[in-house]
Amino acid sequence: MARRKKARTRPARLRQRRRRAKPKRARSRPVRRRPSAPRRATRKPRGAPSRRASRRPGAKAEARSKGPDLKAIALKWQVAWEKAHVYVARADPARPKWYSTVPYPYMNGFQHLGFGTSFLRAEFQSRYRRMLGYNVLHPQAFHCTGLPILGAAKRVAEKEPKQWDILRKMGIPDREIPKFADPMHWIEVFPAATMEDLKGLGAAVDWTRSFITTPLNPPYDAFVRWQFHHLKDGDFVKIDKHPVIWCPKDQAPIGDHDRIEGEGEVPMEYTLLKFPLADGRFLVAATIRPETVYGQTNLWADPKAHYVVAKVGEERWILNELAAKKLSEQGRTVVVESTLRGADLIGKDAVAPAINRAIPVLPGSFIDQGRGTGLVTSVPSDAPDDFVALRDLQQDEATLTRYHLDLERIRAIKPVPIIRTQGWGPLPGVEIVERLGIRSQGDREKLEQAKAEVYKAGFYRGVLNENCGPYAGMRVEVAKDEIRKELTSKGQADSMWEPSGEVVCRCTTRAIVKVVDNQWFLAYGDPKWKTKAHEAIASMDHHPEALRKWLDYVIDWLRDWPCTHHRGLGTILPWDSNWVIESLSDSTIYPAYYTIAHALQGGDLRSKVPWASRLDDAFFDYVFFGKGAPRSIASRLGVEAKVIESLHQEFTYWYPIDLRNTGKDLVQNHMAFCLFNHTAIFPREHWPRGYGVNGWVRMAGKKMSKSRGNVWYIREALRDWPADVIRLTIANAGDGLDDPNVDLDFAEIAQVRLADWMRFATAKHSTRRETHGIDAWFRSVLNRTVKATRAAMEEMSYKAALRHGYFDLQSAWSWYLRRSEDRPHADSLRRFIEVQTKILAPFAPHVAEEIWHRIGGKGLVVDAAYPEVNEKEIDPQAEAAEALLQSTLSDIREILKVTRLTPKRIALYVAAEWKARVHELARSLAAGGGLSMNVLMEKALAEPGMRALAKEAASYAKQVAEELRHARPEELDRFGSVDEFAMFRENAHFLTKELAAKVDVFRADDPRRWDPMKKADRAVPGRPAIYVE
RNA sequence: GCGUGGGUAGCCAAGCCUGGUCAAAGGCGAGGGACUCAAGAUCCCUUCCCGCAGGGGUUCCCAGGUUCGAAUCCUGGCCCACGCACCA
Repeated sequence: MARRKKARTRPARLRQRRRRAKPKRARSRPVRRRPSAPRRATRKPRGAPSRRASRRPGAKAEARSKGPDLKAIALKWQVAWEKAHVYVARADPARPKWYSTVPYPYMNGFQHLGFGTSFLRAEFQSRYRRMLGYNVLHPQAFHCTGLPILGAAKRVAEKEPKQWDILRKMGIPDREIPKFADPMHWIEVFPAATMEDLKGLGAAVDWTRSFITTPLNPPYDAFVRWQFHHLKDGDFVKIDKHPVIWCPKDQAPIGDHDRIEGEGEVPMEYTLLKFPLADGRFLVAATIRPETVYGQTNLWADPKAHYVVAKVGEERWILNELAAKKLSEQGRTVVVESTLRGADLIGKDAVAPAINRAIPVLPGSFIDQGRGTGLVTSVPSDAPDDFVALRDLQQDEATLTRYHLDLERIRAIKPVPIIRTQGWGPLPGVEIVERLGIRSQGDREKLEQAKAEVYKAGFYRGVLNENCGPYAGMRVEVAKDEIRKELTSKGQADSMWEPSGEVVCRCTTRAIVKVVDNQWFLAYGDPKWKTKAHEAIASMDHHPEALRKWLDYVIDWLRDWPCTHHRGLGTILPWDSNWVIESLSDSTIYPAYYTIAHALQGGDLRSKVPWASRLDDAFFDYVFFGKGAPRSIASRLGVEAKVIESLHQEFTYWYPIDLRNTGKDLVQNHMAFCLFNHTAIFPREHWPRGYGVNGWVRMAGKKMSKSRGNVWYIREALRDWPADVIRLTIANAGDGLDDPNVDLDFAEIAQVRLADWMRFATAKHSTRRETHGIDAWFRSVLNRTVKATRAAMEEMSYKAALRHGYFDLQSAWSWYLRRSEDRPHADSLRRFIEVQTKILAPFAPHVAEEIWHRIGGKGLVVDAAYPEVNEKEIDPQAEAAEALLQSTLSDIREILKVTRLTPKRIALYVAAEWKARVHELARSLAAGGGLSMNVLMEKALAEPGMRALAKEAASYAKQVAEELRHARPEELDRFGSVDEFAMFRENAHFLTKELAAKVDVFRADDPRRWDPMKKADRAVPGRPAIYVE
């Protein structure tokens, strides 16, 4: 949660995206902790050996070879569970069900702890629910749809060093790498590897329901087709134009990972301004600032560049050849008719849109011919480029003369103020050039900075001024669109797409924007559909609750989603075989598929079940909706009717999903899509019931990512640590949307503590049979602990669950032992071991199972009943008594610390009976709301014997009245339930031992008390007086 | 810019929704002690400042406000992380 400011040298966004050679890591750094080694006294300098090094199989672990072998224990129980089919789930209407999953991971590599974390956070819940008595389904499949596998395989084939390096870093030996040139090899290797990894973590998964996506697995392919038919029938799919970043050489869209430069850049619409020449042709200039048209003073053309005359529609446009080409890729009919030199345009007059005035074309060398049209309109008031170019030109007589320009006229051109922005003068373009000291058009870096600054200020805070005709007084943000609309409708403007920043394809070609005109979309932009998705969100549980707000926002923000591609692995769009369904779109409602997958897959990731290769829409309609006749469907497929009837039952039993958990990166796509598509296809009772989201995993405080080279694969982790240790470390890494932090120091501690716990739980202990006061305290704490742990488990706050259910419970036990002089009551010991083992079971199932087995538990602990809360054993009195003892102990210590005395003898004086009585009166008055000094005294004096003490009573009553005036009811209850004298008497021996000095307990009003310093009077209820000698 | 989540002692991190029991849990680090020939492990104590009697002072990003009372609620500001799309 507390994210500290780290020393950063570059913007995080850049750094994170940059792929660069990873620093070699020193892996031999010793793990052993020495008192003298200041491990974290200072921040490590950049490039220092990563702390990751310390996860090498610990020297410490080896040194403690006498400890149990946690890895062997893990393996033992994994085999046992598998043999007993513990996690194989089948519908059982007699039992309540629980269904959790995580989105399947993409199979282009081994899975790392990022996925491991999302997975385990769902799995902890599955295990917890199992122990609560639910019939639990927790399946896991593998995603192969899309481009990355194909792309990576191709890069292996091309022997691209970077790609080879990635595989090598995953631990794949060099001789194996060439095999990855075949995409099928990836699909063979990684799903199997992921299963192995998850099994190694002790995953409680029903593997009989596992599968891969794409047509390689026919029943899933059929399921996706069925889904798309449904979406199309319900009008959730539509066809439309769509701008994409496009490589003109490859003739293909360029996704982020196919770019050398320009990750994250998107298509952006420019306004084309049309400037009619006297001969009816148009000079066409592109701009992203149509709102500045009222400040136009001239046009710029590059005299050295070449332009073309192109027939666009019925008009003749002058622009550069690349722009003509872009327009033709954007659905325009463009015919290039002739070419001309930029120099030919200089000096001509053209009529500027909006202001409808002739302005001259002037020579400018700063124009980027790769962007826009190669012609630029000039607004020197707000565009630093334009102002600088104009200033240069006005002083450059040679150039003016060369192009036969009218010196007087050009020199008379002045910037026209058009935008008022708070904090800026009337001419921001001029102002910033002067402020930054920009000398010429060549000063590119400063000019870019200037442009960005002026634009940002003007766009968000600027208002158009009186020079802007009808738009005077309008905010720039609004005027931009208004002006563009008006100019377009008058034929003075048009539009063109460009990438929002420079994008370069892997093939080194600069990208353009193409408008694809028959792109299929999922209509997530549809307000009616959005409404249903919001309803789904409202009806669900969210972990953490903040997720609800975020999802609502995402649903509103989503636009229509292009759901098909021309390339990549995936299901062919059923009604248009030119398209393949894109990978997020084939993965929205597949939790439904899991419910029937066991029959369809027949135990293979790629189904070989004959009848399952013939599935049609009618099959799914019956299984999911109960529509149609099972007999005829079955006979058509060549399977018994009762098989598909049972699948219908499986589906209706398991659905909807109770918990779907993932990393926060999927919120704005998969998690939202999953909701959208469920609402489109399934009735309300089958919409998801719960979502969970966790942050990005950090390793020792640093974000884990491939590009940083600090990825920790599950298999690597498993080499270094026992599964239970990894699981505990992840459970402890943090809850909420904050990024969980995998803390390797914690892992070391967890390893030691797990081993200790196992030793403790299975060892013989000397116990007692007789009951002490402290036993009630421990029972009470035990029950409260279980209560708190259950609440934390329920809301997926696993770190909190560990804190309550493990750390707090352990320290309660150790206090209890201290108070029992190391001889616990036999029942307390037994219950402690049982409760603790069960609470640990979801997190450390292997060790828990081993303990359970050794202590003679019935069956398997993973199936055992989670500890119950016995409210009757929660004993506020016992806890209050113990709190009083502890606070008294710490008061004594405080005195010892301050006085630096070594105590010989200590006396405690418990408050006199009459004070307790006054306090009690005060409490009852306070509870009734009528506590005042007068009333209190009146009541007090009515008590027998109080008259004699009137003076002291008054002084004490005043104190109490003050103290309790603002006390709340639950505070009042804490007092008075403890028989202080008896309690201290009983524990005098304990105090004596703790303080290494004889402790005597007296009543404050006992005339025979030992009280040399007359401290006894200071005693009040809840706070005995103390004297130290 | 928009959205989301944050900013708590040397570090990590609870608490905040539902104000008081908060000088603020827990862990790490540090110091002291017990045990031991010694080390490790373990256990105990201490760890904002001052204080030879259980007390006082100043704290929970900053500035205001609400309240008898604010780490917690409200307003404004500063700072940090993540996301912003056709794709996993």
